[in-house]
Amino acid sequence: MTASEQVPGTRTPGTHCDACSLHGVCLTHDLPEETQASLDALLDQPRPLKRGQALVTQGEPFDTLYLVRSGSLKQVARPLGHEAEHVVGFYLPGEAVGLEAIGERTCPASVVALETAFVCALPYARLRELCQHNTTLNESLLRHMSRELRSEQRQLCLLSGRTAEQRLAGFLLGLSERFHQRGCSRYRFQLAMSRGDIGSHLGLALETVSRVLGRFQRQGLVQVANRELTLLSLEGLHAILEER
Amino acid sequence: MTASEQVPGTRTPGTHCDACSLHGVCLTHDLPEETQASLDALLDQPRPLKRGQALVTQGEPFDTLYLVRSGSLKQVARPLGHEAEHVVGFYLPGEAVGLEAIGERTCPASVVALETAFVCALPYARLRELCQHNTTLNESLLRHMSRELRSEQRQLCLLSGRTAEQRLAGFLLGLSERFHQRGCSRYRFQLAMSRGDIGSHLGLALETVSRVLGRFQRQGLVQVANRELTLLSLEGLHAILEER
DNA sequence: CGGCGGTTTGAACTTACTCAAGCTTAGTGG
DNA sequence: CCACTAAGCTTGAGTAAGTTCAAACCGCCG
Repeated sequence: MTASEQVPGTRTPGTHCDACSLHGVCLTHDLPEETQASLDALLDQPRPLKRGQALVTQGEPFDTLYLVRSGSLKQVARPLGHEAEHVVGFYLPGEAVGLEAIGERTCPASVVALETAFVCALPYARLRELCQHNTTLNESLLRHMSRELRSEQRQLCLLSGRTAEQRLAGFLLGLSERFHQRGCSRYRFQLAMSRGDIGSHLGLALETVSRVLGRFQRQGLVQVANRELTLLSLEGLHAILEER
Repeated sequence: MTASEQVPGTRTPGTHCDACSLHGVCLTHDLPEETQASLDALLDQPRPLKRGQALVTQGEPFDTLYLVRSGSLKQVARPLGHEAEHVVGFYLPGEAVGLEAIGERTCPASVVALETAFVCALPYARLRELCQHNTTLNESLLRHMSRELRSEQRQLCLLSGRTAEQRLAGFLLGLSERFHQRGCSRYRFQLAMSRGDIGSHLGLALETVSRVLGRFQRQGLVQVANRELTLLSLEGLHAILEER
């Protein structure tokens, strides 16, 4: 089962936001009907991406935000003068791609599909126009960005001075929570990203990710079969996260 | 010399934004005159903080943003069930405190003065009202948040899979750049924060911070005397940052 | 069936941590 | 003004956690 199957309802041409299964988590959440309609008009038919295909490329000028409709993506940065890539984060359905590019009008990192995915394009200039006449949408955008900021800060805490076990526990619990918000199971989901991606994101070697996952499994905390993950004890994982 | 002396011009009662030396870097940058005036009216006399005093406390409800007028502060989070604190980041003059609290309407971390500091309070509800009639201010706020997001991501890259030397080099170069933008020297400035604060922020033990600073000094990259830092070779530090 | 990407596992090594002691600085009170 | 104290910083020695390198394994796709 892929993530795109878990979050059913690929947006078919002409379908509107309010028919979208992501309604609750998307930027389009909770807007007055009128705004909804204007936003709908903005969104073209969702754009399909194949596994490994880039949605945005590091360094290119920014002009449009994307809302993930189905599938998942990773944000990958190549710090100046470095050949090694760093996975900044992952995008799940309902999440907005490109918020960090608004300020400088250029994309600081590439965004690549981890599997077949669909995204709705949201031209930024037009979004801004809409925001001008629309307090609710504007507020929604601001809050979205603020929450994003907050979750980056959480990620910083997770990376700083935590053991490999704590990082991985935190990562899995975070994913679990995000899937849950999207109406998927909190306990069982697919890891669309490789061990290497996870390692890069958590500042760990891919071997360490593999070893810790194995340890968690031996301790009865999780069940891993290839990319399918089952969380057997959320409490156990929380305990690890909060250790010391 | 303290940072507050380096950025002169504490806002005296009745003074306006356009007379503030931080004009170029502040949220108030580049606004039409009319907006400037409305914003001015919003900002009370700056609030003074003593070293160690909390501006906001983790968990308290959010209702106002703050603009740092002089001095510096640190953002400190205590992750759930952890006694150890984590320094999320530092605020310099011209920077906005509280952006990450807008979304959830509650403050995820405390903000504490590192030295005597002055901040301008900006009630969020009134700022929002202003934004409604004011495209430029609104846009400015969005871009501010976006840049913040971007710099958090940079910080993530710095923490992930980098050596102690690279983290510290990156941190010092980042500070240098920020001071420079504020019209201070790019090469010499005060570290208002302790080694422990730096360590916590970079995910290093304070002893490691001390050792690496010593190593940098022996290599002729920096000159450290207590909290006064002189960068002798920006190129050298960049080289370390980009190693491997 | 063969190959390839991704994953697991093992062994040696390196980095940064912990613990501990001594030192410097700034701040306080006599 | 100096002495005393507490906080912060430096330095050293031993240790632990995670990395690197290497080899074997698995599952998927042509």
